[in-house]
Amino acid sequence: ISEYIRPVEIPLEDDGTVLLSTVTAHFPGACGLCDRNPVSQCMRGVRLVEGILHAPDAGWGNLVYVVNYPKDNKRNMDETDASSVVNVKRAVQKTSDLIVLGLPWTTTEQDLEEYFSAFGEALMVQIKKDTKTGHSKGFGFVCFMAYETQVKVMSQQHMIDEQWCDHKLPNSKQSPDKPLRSRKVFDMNEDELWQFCQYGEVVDVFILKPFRVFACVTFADDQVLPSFIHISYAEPKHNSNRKKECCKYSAIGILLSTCFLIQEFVIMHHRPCL
DNA sequence: GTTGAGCGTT
Repeated sequence: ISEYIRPVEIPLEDDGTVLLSTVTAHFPGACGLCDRNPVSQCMRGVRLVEGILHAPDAGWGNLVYVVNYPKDNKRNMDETDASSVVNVKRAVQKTSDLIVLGLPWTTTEQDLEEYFSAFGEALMVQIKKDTKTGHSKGFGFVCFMAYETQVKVMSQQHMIDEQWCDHKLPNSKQSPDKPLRSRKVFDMNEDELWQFCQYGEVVDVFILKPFRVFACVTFADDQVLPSFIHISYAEPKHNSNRKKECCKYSAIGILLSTCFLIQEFVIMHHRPCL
C-alpha cells in the first residue's frame, strides 16, 4: 500500500444499506467497497446491487472498509474528476512515506509513534526488523495523515531515544516526473529558477556572476523547504565527504533561502541574516 | 548477545 487514506464515516440508509453515491461523494471515482476477512485475512467485496451496497451477513461490524477503484483508471482519477475539492486537495497535499534513518536499535514502533504523535497523527509507523531475530535494523518509515505534519517533521532534526536521526523522502517515493527533481541545477538560468514558484511564492532569484557558482532562490515562506528536500539526492561527484555534508545541510531546520552550489551538485541551505 | 550506512517480506 503506497497511499494512506484517512478513514471516513459513511452514513447508512434507513434500511442499513449504503449508497454507492454516498461513498463516491467522499471518494470520487470509487466503484465499490471491500474489507478484510478477520479469519482468512482475504479481501472480500461488499455486495453491490444497482448502486446499493449491502452489509455482509454479520452486519457492517466495527470494521474499516477499503474503497475500491476501477483498475484501469485508478491513476487517472485525479484528472478525470477535477471538479472534486477532495481530489484537488489530495493532489496538492498528499503525504508521503518518510524514511527515518539512524534509529537506536532499541527504538520500537510504539516509541516512534509516540515520538511523532507530538507533531500530528501518523497513518503508518514501521520499524524494519530482521525477519529471523526480530531485531530492529535501525531504520523505519512513517506516513502522516496531514501534509502539514509532514512539513513540520521534515523541517527539523529529530532526537529519538537520545539519538539524532536522519529523515528524508525514500528513494522509491522520489518521483522522476517532476522536472525540477531531476534537473541538474547547473543547467538552469535565472528565468528557469523562477520555476521554483511551483513549490511556493518565490520573492527573488539570482545567479552569482561572473563565476556562476551559486544560484539562490528565496521563498516567502520557509515552510516551502520540505517540498524540494529531495533535490539533495543529486549525487555529489566522487566524494564521500561531500555526501555527508549534503545530508547535514538538508537536515537544517529553519531556512530563509536555499542556495545551490552548482559546480558540485550539492545543495546548501543557509540562513543569511539571523 | 555484535553494528551505524542505508531504502519498505506482507
